[in-house]
Amino acid sequence: MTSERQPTPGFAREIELLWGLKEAPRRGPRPKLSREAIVDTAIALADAEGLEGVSMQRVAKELGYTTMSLYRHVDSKEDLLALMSDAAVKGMPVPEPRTDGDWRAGVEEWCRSAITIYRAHPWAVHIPLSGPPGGPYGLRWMEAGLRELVASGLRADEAIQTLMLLACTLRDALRIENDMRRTAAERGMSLEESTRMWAQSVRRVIDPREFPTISRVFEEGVFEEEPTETADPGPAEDIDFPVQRILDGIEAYVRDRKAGGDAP
Amino acid sequence: MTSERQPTPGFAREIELLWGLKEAPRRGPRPKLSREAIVDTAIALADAEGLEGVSMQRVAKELGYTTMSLYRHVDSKEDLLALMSDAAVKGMPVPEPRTDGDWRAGVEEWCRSAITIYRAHPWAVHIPLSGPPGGPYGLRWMEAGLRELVASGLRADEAIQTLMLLACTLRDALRIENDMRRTAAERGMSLEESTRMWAQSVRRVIDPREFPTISRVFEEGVFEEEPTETADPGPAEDIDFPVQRILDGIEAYVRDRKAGGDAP
DNA sequence: CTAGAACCGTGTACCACGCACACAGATATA
DNA sequence: TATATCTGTGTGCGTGGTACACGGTTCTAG
Repeated sequence: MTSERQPTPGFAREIELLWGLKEAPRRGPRPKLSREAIVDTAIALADAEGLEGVSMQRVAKELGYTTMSLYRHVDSKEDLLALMSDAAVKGMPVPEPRTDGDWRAGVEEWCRSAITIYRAHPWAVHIPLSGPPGGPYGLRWMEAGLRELVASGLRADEAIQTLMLLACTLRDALRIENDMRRTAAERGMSLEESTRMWAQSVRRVIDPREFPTISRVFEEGVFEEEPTETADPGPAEDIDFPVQRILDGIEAYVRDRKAGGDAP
Repeated sequence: MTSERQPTPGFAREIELLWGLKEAPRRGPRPKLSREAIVDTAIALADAEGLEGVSMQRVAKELGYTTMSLYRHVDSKEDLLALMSDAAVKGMPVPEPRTDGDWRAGVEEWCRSAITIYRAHPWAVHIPLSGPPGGPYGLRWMEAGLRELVASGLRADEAIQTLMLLACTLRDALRIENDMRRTAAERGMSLEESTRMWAQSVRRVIDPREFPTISRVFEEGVFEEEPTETADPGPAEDIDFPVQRILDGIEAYVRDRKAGGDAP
């Protein structure tokens, strides 16, 4: 068997990528560049200028290397983004296992942690999830959340689905908030101003007979609220409601199942 | 007041875009191309080849025009995508208002409708939502869902948040399913095969001491299931669980509020 | 009726990006 | 020491979005 570099028969090469599972080269010059350095500067760039600031040329320039040198350590830009995604949750403060049995508080704490790192790396929510995490840091993150959810009484597969639901919800909410804030800033207004303008435009354009419910909602003055919040970024205004409803749902679900029998 | 074409002072130019609010030109040759034709062929292209098949050059070629001619009718590709997003939900079969008071059934029907059009236009879930819909079709869609949610007893703003939560959840689930199915197909396997391979790779790589919960989950043989479903695409396998939990949560929430007082 | 304003679609070009490929120098194995 | 193997470089291709100036067309004002 001559060691031919097979491109990983398909067996989840993603895992191989994220865990850095390559046999180290035996010959040739010692590499000055490293995959880690590339990912780090890419992340620094994204933190500073957003995802659209991350191009292969830009990352290379930042490092003082040629564009093509990156491809020695990373197969494609897609791979780089995957590595960035995993590394983004590296600094996540993983909650300790709880001693009281309060799984709900545990999940809430997990959500707050997630929000914290996503606020530290806003670009991360713009890289769409494509399944459960596979990298070392992503799995650590998953482990922490899964622990609490399993404690709630969910079955394993249900816990995973719920975790994905929570993760997607957090990410969507943060992404939308980011987007809206950014486009508002482009027009030189605050988020609240922009929202109010948007609401007025919609209101002018819709026919109350065709859109009775929406009209009524506008009548009630949603979107007109003053920023009653104390802090600017707040802990998690619009994120709290959906998360709480999901947790309500889980709570009701496990309670009902415990009460009733477990028929097929 | 000379009619200077102001670029819409910022007042939600998105609405103006989506509703086609431009005063018709009074001079010049009759346009042969139309915004509608552009959007239609772009959608046809996306249906056939996915979003990455949609480039300005490609759309123009399909129509038999020059690339730049499109920019007479559409300000940018971003705008084209926004128009496509709105038009995608055009064919949505909007459920009739219910006569029984079963709001939960109403919301479920709304979700099924959404899934139907998203399956008809898989690319649509890859254009990220950036807030509540603003176009005529999107608002029609919103109206239908909002009607049922308001009937449940939610406040107006809560209903909107819930609707966004549901929409995001449906879209995320469908997008992830699409993505996973596509990457599996690229490696020449079915979705189930690919998932199993992935699970095996992860399992090989993680330390049970560091990832006790995940290890246990793998031990239980999640990801190993045979496709016990009857139909191939099924109505909504992985989508049903999260949606039901959310609805459980709403139900519990409105019930609890009705029971307790409404203290601040 | 005619001049010019307003508008349509075209042609040309620019720039950014991802990446293929061949190469020169470095290095460890045989 | 010869040689296979590896590292970073340079060059260049193809594709994508879009700015800009232009010739031709149509409506309106004088």
